[in-house]
Amino acid sequence: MTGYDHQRIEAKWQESWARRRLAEVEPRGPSSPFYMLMMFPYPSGDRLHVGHGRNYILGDALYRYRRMNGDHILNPMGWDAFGLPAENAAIARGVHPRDWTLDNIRVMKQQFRRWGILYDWSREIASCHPGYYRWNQWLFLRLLEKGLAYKKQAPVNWCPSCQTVLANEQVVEGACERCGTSVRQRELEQWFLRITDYAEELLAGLDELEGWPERVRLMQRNWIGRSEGAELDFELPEIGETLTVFTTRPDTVHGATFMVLAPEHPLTARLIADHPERAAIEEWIEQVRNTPRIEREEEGLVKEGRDTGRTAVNPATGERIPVWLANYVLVEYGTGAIMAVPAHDARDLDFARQHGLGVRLVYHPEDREVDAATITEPVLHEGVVRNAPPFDGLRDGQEAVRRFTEWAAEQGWGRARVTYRLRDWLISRQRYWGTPIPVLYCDGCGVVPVPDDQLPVELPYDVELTGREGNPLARSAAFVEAECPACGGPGRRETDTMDTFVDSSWYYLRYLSPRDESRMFDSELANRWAPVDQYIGGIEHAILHLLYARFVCKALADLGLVSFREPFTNLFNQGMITHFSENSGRVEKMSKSKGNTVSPDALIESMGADTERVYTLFLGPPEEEVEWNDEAVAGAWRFLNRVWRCHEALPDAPPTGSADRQLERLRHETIQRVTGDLDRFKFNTSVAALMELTNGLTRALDGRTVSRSACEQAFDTLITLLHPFAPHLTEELWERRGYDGSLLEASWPVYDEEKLRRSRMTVVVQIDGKLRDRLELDAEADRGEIERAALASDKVRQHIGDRRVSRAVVVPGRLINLVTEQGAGG
RNA sequence: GCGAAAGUGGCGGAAUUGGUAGACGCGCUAGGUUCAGGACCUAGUGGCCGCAAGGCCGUGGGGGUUCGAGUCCCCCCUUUCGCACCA
Repeated sequence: MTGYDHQRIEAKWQESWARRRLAEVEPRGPSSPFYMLMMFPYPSGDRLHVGHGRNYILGDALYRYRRMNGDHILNPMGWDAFGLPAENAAIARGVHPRDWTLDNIRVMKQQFRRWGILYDWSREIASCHPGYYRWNQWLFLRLLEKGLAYKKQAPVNWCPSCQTVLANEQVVEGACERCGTSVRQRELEQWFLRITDYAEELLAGLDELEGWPERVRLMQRNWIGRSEGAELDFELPEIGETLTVFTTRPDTVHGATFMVLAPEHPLTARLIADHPERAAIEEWIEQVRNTPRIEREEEGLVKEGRDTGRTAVNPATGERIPVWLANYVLVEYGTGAIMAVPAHDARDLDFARQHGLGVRLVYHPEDREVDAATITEPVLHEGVVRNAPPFDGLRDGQEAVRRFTEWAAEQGWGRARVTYRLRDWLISRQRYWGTPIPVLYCDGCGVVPVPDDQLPVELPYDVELTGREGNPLARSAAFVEAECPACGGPGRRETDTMDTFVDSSWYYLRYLSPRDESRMFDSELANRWAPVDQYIGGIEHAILHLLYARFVCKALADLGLVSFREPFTNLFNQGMITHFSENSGRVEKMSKSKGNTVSPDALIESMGADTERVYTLFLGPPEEEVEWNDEAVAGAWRFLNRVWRCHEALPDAPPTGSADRQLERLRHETIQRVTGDLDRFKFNTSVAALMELTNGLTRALDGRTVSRSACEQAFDTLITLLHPFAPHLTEELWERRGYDGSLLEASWPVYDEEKLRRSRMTVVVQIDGKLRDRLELDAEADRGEIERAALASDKVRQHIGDRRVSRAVVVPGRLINLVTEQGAGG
C-alpha cells in the first residue's frame, strides 16, 4: 500500500519499546495504584489472528491511556501453560508438551511485539514452571489442612480400548475421538475442593460486584442455583430405612404418589435385593451409569424407570406409595431422590402417565374441583388447597410453603433446607501436563501430604506420551516410587495432576512478586495493589474461571493471606470478532477451525500494525460481537495517512489565521470526547472523534485559515490523543515534531471548559413538535429573545398561519417548541 | 421452557438526563487530479413526491405517556447469547 513508511517506523519503535523497562514507570499523578489484568492466555500458536488481537489491542490502548493520564499502573502478562492441548500436540507430533508450550509462548510474544503491545515482562510468569506450580501445591496443602480439599469417588469418561480417561471434549457422540470405541463411565477416587462451603458467600458477593457486567453476575447466580425448600423424611418399612428427599414444594407433600431414586442412590441395592428381576434391573442401572454425563444431561433423553417393588410411607397421608428408580433423577442434586407429585409437576405427571401411577391433587383451580384421573396438565399456579385437611383453603405461594414446612417440622419428619446446584470443584486430572497433586500413599500411614520443605513435587520431563494406558506419570517409576515422609517406608506418589483452573485462580497475586521463592505471594503487596481494578477477558470465562478465582480469593482471605474477599473489582468482557467463512457461507466467530481467520502478518505488512489496531478498535462497541470487513480496513489506513500528511503540511500554514478559535474549540471538544469515551471503554467513538479533528485540521491547512501555531497545537494534541490507538505512527510524528522522549511520558491533554464555549448557537424551532426552522442566535440569548426570534421567523409564521401559540417550551441552548392551540388540542 | 441482551440507511455503527435521528467509517454517484493505480482531493448519498423552493414519511410491528419518544410504559414479532429432566 502506498503511504507513509509504516514498516520502517513500526520496526524502529518496537525496538525502542523493547529496550524500555515498564516496571520502572513512576506515577506522575496523585493516583492510587491501578492494577489492570488481561486473562491468563493459553499459549497456543493457533490464536494468532486478528480476532484474538482484539482484547490485547484493547488492553494496550487502555494501558497507554491510563499511563499517560499519570496513573501508577501495573500491566503484567504471563501464561496459563498447562493443559490438554499441549499433551495432544505431543501425542500427535511427538513434541514434548513443555517444548511445544515454550515455543508457542515465544511465538505469541513476538506477535504482541508486532502489535505494539506493551507488557511488563519483568513480571512474566508461566504456570508450567516449578517456581509457579509449587505454590499451587502449597495452596492445595493449606486447603487440605482446612478440610477444603478432600477425596471421593466420582465418575469419569473411560475409553476401554485406550485404557485412558477422556475429557468431555474428547468424547464425540458417545465414542472416543481417537479410536471410536464406546465410552464407559468409571468410578475413580478423585480430589475435590469444597467450593460449596462458600456457595452462600459467592452468591451474596455478586450483589456487591457493581463493576461486573450484569449478564456475568446472572450467569454465576444461575450456576450457583440456590433453592429454598425443605427436606422431608419418608419411611421405607420393608427395609427399615428412611429416605430423605429435598423439595422446593413441601406444600404438595399430600400429592406425593410415588418416590423416585437416582439409580446410583446408595439405597438402591437394598431396595432391589429381593426383586424377582433383580439381574435385569442391575443391568439397566449399569447401562444408565455408563451413559456419558453429557448425554445424560442432553435434552430429549428418554425417561426410563424401573419399579423396585418396594413402598414408602407418605408422612402426610400415611399412604403406602411405590418406590421407583429413574434416569432423570440425578444423584448429585439434592439428596438424589425425589417425592413425585404428578398433579403439580410436569415431569412427574409424564412419568406417572407412562407407568400408570396414581395422581392426587393438593391444589385445585380456584373456581372448580378437578378430577385427578383426567388431568393432562399439572396444576401449577393460582391453586387453592383441598384434600390436605389442616390447610384446606390455603393459597399456593410462599406462605403455604412456610406453613407446610413448619407443620412437617413439628411432626418431626421435615425441616427447612437450602440447596445449591453448585457442586464441589473436581480438580483431579489423570494427565501428565499439569501440577502434580502433592500427596503420597503409604500402606502404613495412608494418605500423607508432602511436607512444605519438599515442594515442589516436580513433574518429570522424561515420560512417554502415547495417549494410551492411563496417566503417563503412573508409568514413571522414578516419579511414583518415593519415601513416605511420615514413616520413611515405601510410598507411592499421587499421579493425578490439577485442573489448570487452579493455576489461573490466583495468578494475579503472583505477578506482584513473581520471583519470590519463599512464599506464594507477598501479602503486603497484594493488599496494596489488589483487588485488580480492571480485568479484561472473554465472556467464555464468565462462569468457571471467575467463580473459581472468587472462591480461592475467599479461601486465601480465610487463611489470613489477603485482606479482601473479591479478586476483581471491574470486569470487562470484550466481544468476539466474526468474519465471513467460505466454508459455511455464513458469518461466524473467527477461528482456525472454521477457516475464516485474517492473518495479522499480511495486514501488518501491507498497512501496518497501527492500521490493524485503529480498525479493530473502530469496528464497533468493544463489548459486542463485530464483523470484520476486509474492505473497511482501508479506511483506517487512509485516516492514518491523513494524519501523516497534516504533519507534512504544517510548515506551510500562515503566520496568522481567521479561524484559530474554531480549530481551538474543536481541539478542546476532541479532548473532552476522547477522554470521556476512553473512561467508558468507547474506543470506537474515540476514533471517530479523532477522525473529525483530523478532518478539521486538514481543512484548516488546505484553506490556510488557521495560524501555524494553532495548527501545530491542534496537531500535537491529535497525536497525543491518538497514541493509545496508533502508537508507532504517533511516536514517530512526536519525534519529528522535535520533542524529546516517548509519547508514553507525555501528559494526557486536558480540556478547558472556557474554550468549549461558543459565541453563537443554533436553536431549533419546532411547531407542535415538528422541526420547522433553525436560528443562529447569540449564545447568551435568553428565553424571551429566543421566543421573539422564533416568532419573527418567516417560515415559522407561514406554518403557524392564523393559529394562536398557546405555549412555548424552551430548552436552553437547544430548541424552542411552539405549541399551537389546534396542535395542543388535536 | 426459563433468563438476558438486542432490532436504526446498501453495510459497520453514532445519538450523557426524553430535546436537530443517521456522527465517524465502508460502499456508491458525479467532478477534479495523476504516466498509471485498489492512490489522492471536492461535492453528494434514509425513502417518496417535486424542475425547484419545499412537503410528506421514517429507528422491527401495534398501542400509550409527553409540548416533544430511537430513548420511557404495555402488547406482539424477530434475532443472538446463556441455562435447563435442578425436584
